[in-house]
Amino acid sequence: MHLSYSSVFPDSEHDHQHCVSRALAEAEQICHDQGQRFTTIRRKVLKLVWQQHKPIGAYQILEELQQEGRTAPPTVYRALDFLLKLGLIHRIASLNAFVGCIRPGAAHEGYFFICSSCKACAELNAAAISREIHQTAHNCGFVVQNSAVEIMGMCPNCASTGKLQ
Amino acid sequence: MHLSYSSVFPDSEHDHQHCVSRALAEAEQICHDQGQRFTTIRRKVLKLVWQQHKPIGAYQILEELQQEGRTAPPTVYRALDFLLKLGLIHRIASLNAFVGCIRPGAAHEGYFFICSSCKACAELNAAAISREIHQTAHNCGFVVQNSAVEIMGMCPNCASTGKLQ
DNA sequence: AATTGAAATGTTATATTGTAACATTTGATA
DNA sequence: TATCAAATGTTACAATATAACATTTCAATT
Repeated sequence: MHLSYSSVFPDSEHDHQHCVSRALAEAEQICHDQGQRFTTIRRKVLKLVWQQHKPIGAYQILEELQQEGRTAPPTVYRALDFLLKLGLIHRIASLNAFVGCIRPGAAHEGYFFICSSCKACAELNAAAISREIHQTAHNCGFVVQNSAVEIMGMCPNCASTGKLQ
Repeated sequence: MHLSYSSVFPDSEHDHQHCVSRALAEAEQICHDQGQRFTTIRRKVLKLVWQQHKPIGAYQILEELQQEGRTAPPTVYRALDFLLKLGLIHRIASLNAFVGCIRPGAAHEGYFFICSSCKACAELNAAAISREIHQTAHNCGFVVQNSAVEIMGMCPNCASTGKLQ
């Protein structure tokens, strides 16, 4: 028995605007609870990160922001650092990119399945993987602090539409 | 019942020269078997990667090579790409760094435990982790192509000597 | 409303990591 | 020893990220 994973890779027809507005509302709440300011820039950056279920690079975000006025890299990285610190986004090291966290606020280690074809990125909180990692670590006398688990492969959407690679 | 992990983090007293010479000998053999040239530069770079059980950055390697004459980044990256292609080293995405592969030649996914204190990096071929990742992927309709599993934490050596962080 | 001070953002410059493109050298094979 | 593909040299630059200091904003207090 395990959680249903049917929706980890949302289909292209889902109401993504709903994902975005939920993420922004949750962020608002979390910032409020923690006495942090959810400024315009932070909101814009979070919204851009959530534009798709795909990791986005810092300089892509920068480009978008520059559509509406001069912006420099530190502005973007500061907002990203803030959002990372509050657990509102994750960084995907193997892609130098960022993706919205689907369970902000909840303490968790994010495990990521990333489609090498469409770049869709699914975060899951797989207890079974977590258990094995911690168990293996324990056997080695190693104490886990945090994990980067980034699995590349083919997502169900791309697999079913017969895409290669 | 599981494999013994007693030596995944070799202690600081182990005969590291033995690790290095074994790695070089294995590389020699693998290159020969595959009709690839184990050139001077490739050997030097592999040796530098193996100098410690810690990931090393490309520009650190570059610096070492520059001790004995002018060298430019592409030279280093080409050697690293070659060594990666032959499975003689792994890249640690979360550190932008490279580490020697402990089982070159054998098809495997490398899972890494990295000490946040001493930076020691242990590669292990943990069947249990692999199984859970593939099982979870299967439940999601996801087909695994390759994995980056990089776990940060405290290694047994640092834990026992009471180091913090 | 004015003051104030810490947090946030602006700005400039630069560090770090990685690659494109073309020239030259090397080395195994004919 | 001639040849050609593979390897390396060389120059320039792209992509990602941060340091350091100036300015602005905003919420709490006077």
